[in-house]
Amino acid sequence: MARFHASDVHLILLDIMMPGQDGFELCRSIRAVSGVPILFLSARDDDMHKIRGLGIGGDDYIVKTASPSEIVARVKAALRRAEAPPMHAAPRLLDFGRLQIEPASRDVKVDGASVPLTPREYELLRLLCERPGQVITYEQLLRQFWEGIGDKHTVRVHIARLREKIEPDPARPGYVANVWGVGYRFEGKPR
Amino acid sequence: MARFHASDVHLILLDIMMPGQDGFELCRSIRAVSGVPILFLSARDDDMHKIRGLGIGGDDYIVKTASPSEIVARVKAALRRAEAPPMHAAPRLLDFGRLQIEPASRDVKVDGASVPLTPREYELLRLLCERPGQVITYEQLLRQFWEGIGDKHTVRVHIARLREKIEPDPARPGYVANVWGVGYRFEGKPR
DNA sequence: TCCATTCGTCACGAAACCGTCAACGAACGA
DNA sequence: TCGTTCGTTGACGGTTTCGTGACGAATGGA
Repeated sequence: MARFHASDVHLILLDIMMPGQDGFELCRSIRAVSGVPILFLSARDDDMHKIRGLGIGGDDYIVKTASPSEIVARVKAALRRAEAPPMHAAPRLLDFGRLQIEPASRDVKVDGASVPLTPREYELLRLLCERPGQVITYEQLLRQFWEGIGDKHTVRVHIARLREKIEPDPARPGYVANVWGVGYRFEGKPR
Repeated sequence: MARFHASDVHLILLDIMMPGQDGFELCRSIRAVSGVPILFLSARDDDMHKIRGLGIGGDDYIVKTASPSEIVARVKAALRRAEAPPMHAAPRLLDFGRLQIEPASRDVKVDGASVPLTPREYELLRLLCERPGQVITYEQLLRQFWEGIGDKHTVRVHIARLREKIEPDPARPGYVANVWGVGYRFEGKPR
């Protein structure tokens, strides 16, 4: 718990059997204050354990016989889900006034006129505008679209091109704002 | 896909081997338009399958040997996660009256007005105000932000710049107090 | 009271970061 | 096969931020 509070934890891979406190208790303590993804990792392939672990707020239960690459895949899936917008984000229309996005048809309109976006541009916009006001770090963007390996610079170029298409005045961005040294933030109130 | 679009689906339990289209393809099609939780359910306990399924956007991969109650537990966990607010480990708002900090948007407000901080300034403030009343030594600060190598003087300058921005009267600091010869302490009661 | 140390402020050069343009290769459809 | 579109990387200029030195004010002890 001390280490959890001390640093910025993105995900917890938690053994159940530990000297002193057991994993279930720790999970409960953390769940009381945080929604951070918790994945149980245990030697026991035991139904009761699995149900208990998943029941008290765990996101997954991995038995130690699993291959390392399966563990990695499950960790990635948990991170993706935790970073993704909540599921109710399948709204018919994301409306920001002059800018409108129809997720179903992947159609983006500026002042009513449809604007063609490339796949990357669309995904970028979608991720940003689904969480208005929230900072999305380069790290998150790279994890989401470039499997963690990639360059900030690549992100910048795509942002530039996206702005070129959706911003009334690309030189003075009104929607996609940069956060110095960290990432980007979508500014705009949904209606 | 027709049935998916026709009704309001909360979660998908997807077999991989199906006549006609395979589960992976269907998963990809759905992921293109929706973030709905998808759990693979397959007879094959196959690493490649698992990694592929989780890689293309699946939330879990359950082998059919799993007990019914484990399946139920995993479905519940997926629903819980999908319906949870997008919140993360960080608290929603650090409120100290006139001074407010929103970790999600990295936004700092003084008397309601947003104040732009540089990365260093923000991280400094964040670290300090997460432990109100507690003294943070120069050593701790240097370890955290300057990898141990650095000068106390550097810290001082950053503190000064931070005060300039967030203190109503920078000459008489009300939030960031100096502890002679040791470090700094954030004074302010969280609400 | 006096002194040594620490602290706060200012100014300045170096470094990091951002946005833009251009070029290259891969993927795609005709 | 060919032409086009898309994604990535490199280079460059402008801007912001960072760390250091200098100096006076403040602090605590003798």
